[in-house]
Order: sequence, then structure tokens, then C-alpha cells
Amino acid sequence: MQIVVGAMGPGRVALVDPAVSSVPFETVALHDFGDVVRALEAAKRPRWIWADTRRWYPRLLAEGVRVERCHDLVLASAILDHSTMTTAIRAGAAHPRPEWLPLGPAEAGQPMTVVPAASAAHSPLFDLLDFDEADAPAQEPTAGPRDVLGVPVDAVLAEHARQLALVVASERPGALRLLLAAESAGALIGAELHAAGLPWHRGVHERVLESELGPKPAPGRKPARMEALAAEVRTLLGAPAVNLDSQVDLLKALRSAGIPVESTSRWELREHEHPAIEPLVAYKKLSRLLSANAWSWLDEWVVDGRFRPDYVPGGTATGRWATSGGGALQLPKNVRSAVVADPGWALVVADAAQLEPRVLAGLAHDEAMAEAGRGRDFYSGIVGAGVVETRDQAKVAILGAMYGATTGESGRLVPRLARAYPRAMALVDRAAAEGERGASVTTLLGRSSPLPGAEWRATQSLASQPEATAADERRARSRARDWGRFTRNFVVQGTAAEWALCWMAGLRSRLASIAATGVEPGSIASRSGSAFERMPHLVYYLHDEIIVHTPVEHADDVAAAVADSATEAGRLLFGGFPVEFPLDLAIVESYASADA
DNA sequence: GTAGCGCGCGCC
DNA sequence: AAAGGGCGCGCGCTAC
Repeated sequence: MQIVVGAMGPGRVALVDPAVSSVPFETVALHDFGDVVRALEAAKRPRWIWADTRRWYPRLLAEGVRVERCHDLVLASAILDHSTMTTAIRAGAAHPRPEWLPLGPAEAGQPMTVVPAASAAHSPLFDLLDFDEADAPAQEPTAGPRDVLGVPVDAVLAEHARQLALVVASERPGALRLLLAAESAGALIGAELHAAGLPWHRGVHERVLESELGPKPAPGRKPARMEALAAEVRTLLGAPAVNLDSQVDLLKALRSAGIPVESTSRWELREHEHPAIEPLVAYKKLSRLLSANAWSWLDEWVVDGRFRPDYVPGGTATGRWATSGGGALQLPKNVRSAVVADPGWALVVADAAQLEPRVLAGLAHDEAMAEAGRGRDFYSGIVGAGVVETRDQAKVAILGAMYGATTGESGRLVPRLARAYPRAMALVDRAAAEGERGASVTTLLGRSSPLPGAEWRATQSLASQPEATAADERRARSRARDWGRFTRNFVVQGTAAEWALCWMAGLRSRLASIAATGVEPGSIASRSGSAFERMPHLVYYLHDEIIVHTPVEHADDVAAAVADSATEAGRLLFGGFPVEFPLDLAIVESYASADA
């Protein structure tokens, strides 16, 4: 069953069963919405069709209501309206996107926290979806869009119908259906991750900071260890006043000291011999920790023992997620020890080993490459096949093939890989060639790359004019290759993101059944939000890695569910093709213990 | 005072 | 060791 959700008049939500009628079977005040969803979910387990999960679902979760399935129209439109699988039908028939949809993936979704209406007044999407004015005095329903509370249910219905028509008439309806279901499940998961939060032990984090940086400094001061390193660097450079935090200043001081660098980046510094370099690199390391993940980060982001970043499913062009605030996708390894399970709970930590090369093998149907990945370690498999001599060589060669390396050791090794795995190499080369000519490329399930912008096109067309200079042509070639590297990587990274979404979506539903099998009386409740009391739930997601927080008695079942879901994701994407997706999986108390 | 940008670096 | 894809964030700096 499907239930379409939309607005109907100020502060009221309408529910439509499109199989029966376009007339709502129920309308409900916003403050009763959660109870109505709870009851319908229990009775019918429908797929909820709504404009934007990021606007609807957090308020349900806050009331302890979870839903099993949804269709997120904003995310689906971002896929369908750009996919090469729908190009023909979009060109041939009238399928105009409604105005309330945002223009592209970058704008998909709004912040999960409530934005003051004043600062969002310029955004038609925000106005249309803004339920937070529901408590304001009722206004004329016929007034302008600012008075519409949420996308009207009629518009939601119409958009859903438009999207279904695109899927049905597309080149690969089955692939797109799977992608939209996975993307929508991702939207639910993103909201749930925020609601649940990642268990974060402030004391452990503070001990890490103290051991690396020294005691917390007074406001406006630097930690003692950084001050000491800075003094050492200034002395060794013979630049007593240099500000190490200023790139310009530091670059000048380095050159005056006879170190001929073009930048102050770590990898370039390390190429030079000078006594100041070691303490300078150490200073930069600490400086990064201080500004990104130290005491002020803790104060801002960890509340009641939980880190709650805002996840943005579908937030990047390739379909990987983004986050907004807190840097959740960049947590340095050395502070991960602060991720600690609640008493009586455990963390099940899993990441997909060498996900992208395995995805490439599957995408290209490259039997030899899939064979190298059979068993545990993909890179050793490549060495075993005699393609290169060492595991490190295998790694740089593979990364070079997927990222488009042309120089260095990586660039030199790529041809050997191409001889051993011609199908895989041909696939990424073809993707690069498409990008170089300004075309878009598409993932296995149907997400297509954006087209290069006007400036890129202008550069290319300038170079094709008769009066173009050699410099124009060089520039155009270089820009073309840049875009080719993007599309080369896009197909692999994007398809890997699809695998990860399928993995998580499958895991999410398995976790729900584990929870439903019952919890022994007296088990300790988590401090998580009420939607996750006593049930295993996802608390972290990072491209190819997940963490589940679970009552200890369920940990083994959760681990099995994680592994089963990975197997299932591989089958969903690649059918019977024999590519394996092994996991590094651990049941631990602390995230830090999962690295082994 | 703030907006925008380049840099550098954390993660995958 | 080398410099090839995707991101977000904090900083210093410049321009307004």
C-alpha cells in the first residue's frame, strides 16, 4: 500500500491512497500527525510518499514513530530528471518538473534543524515545505506560496505520478526502482542517524586531547605543546616573528630559510631536508586537531553523550552522502576512541574491504578481476595473479586506474593492470572519454553525472576555433582531462554508493526484525531517543562503513545481519556475477578497537 | 563587520 | 612515495 502525504490548508496534513482515489481518506492536524502515522504504520506498513524526508521524518522520530518505507520525491527527482536512462522519455513527452522541486542534487534537502523563516525567505522550497509556521494564526489559503504549509497534497500526488511514468518508460525500470527505493531508505536512515546520535564519551575524548595537545588552554591561548613547537620552528627558521598559521607568512619564512617550496603542504615539506620541518609538521598536525576536533568541537557537537551530525543523503553528485556541520565524515582516527557503547550495549563496526575495485569488477563483468578479489584481500589477489610484485603496488595501481593517474609510480603501473584486467580498464577509460567530450556517464542503477558548466564549454569551443592559440588548446585539453577524471571516478564511486545504500537498507530492515523478536526483561535501555529504546540501530555511516549500536545480547545476530546484508547488496546489483564483498567486522565496546 | 576565496588537511 | 576522484571545515586574507 502507498500513502501520499501532503498539505491541505493551514496546519493540516492530508493522506491519500492513490490506489483508491485522489481524494484524501483522512486529514489531520499537524500535531496529531505522528499518532496517525504510528497507527497506519502498524496496521498497513505502507510506503509513505512525501516531498522531502528531511522535513517530515524528524518530527515523527521525535515522537518515537519509525516508518519502514518511503518514497522521497525530492531525492527521486534529482535522480530521474538527470538520468540518461530517462533522457528519451523526458525529451519526447511533457514531463515538466514542478517549481517546488529544488534544481539539483546540491540543493536536495533542507537543514534538519529549524531555520528561522527570515533567513530562508528567499527559498521557495523552504516556504512550501515550512510547517513551522503552522502554529501561526491561520491565513487565507488562497494567498501566495508563503502561506502554503507544505507542498499541497495534490501537487505531491501529481509529482509521484510523473516520477512513476518516467521510471516505467525508462531504459531500465528495474534498476531505477531499486535505486529510488535505496535512496529513499537512505533518507530515512539519515534522519534516524541524527535522531539516535553516535554514542560519544566526553572523558575519553578529553584524555586524547590532553595527551596530544596538553592541558586545555585558557581562552584565546594555544595549548602549551603547540607554543613550544612554534617557538622551536621560529628559532630553526631564523624567523622570530613568523605566524605559523598564516600560509603567506610561513611560505616567505621557509623560502628565506633556504627551503624552496611552492606551498606549505605537508607532502611538499617532507620532500626537503631541514631541521625546522619535523617540528613544523608536528605543529600543523596539532593545529588541525585543535581547530577541528578539540574542546570547542566537543562543546558544540556532543550533547548528552551523543554526537548528532546532520547527514545529507544524496548530498554529492556521485550519490555519496554529505554532512552539514560537525565534520562527521572526517572524524580523525585518533579521536574515534571516544565512540563508546552504552553500558550493556555493544558496537558492531563493519566496513566493506576494497569496495570500489570490487564494484568495478562487477560493473565491467571482469571475471579475472573478480577472481583476484575472491577471499579476503583484493590487493594480495592481484599480486597472486602475478600482475604486480607487491601489495602496495597493487593498491596504487588500482587507485591510479580508478582516479586516472598518469604520472608517478601509479601511472607507470596502470598499464600492467590494463593488460591483466582489460574489461575493467576499458570501462573506466570509456567513462573518462565520455567526460572529456562533455557527455555524462551513468552508474549501474541510473544516477548520471552532471554536465560540465558553461565555462568548461567555452574553453573547449574556443580551442576549436581556427584562431585558437597553442595555449588555448593546451588549456582545453587539460580541462577536458580534468573532467574525464571526474567521470572516470564517478561511475565507480557512484555505483559503490549504490551498493552501500542497498547494504544499509537491507541491514535496517533486518535490525527491525531483530528488535521485534523481543528483548529480555530487565535489559538496560539505551539513552538514545525513544524511537530506538532497546533496539539495535545504525549510529554511523561513512561511505563504506557502518556502526550499529545494539544491546549486547543481540550483537551476534546484528553481526550476522550486517554480513547477510552485504551479500544481498552484491546480488541486488550484480546478480549472479561472482564478485564478493567481504567485510571487516568486529563487535566492540569502542570504535578504536575495530581498526585491527 | 562580513562575504567569498584559497589553502591545507581530515576522511573515504 | 606521489599528486589522480569525492567531500566539509577552519583559518587567514582580501575586498567591500
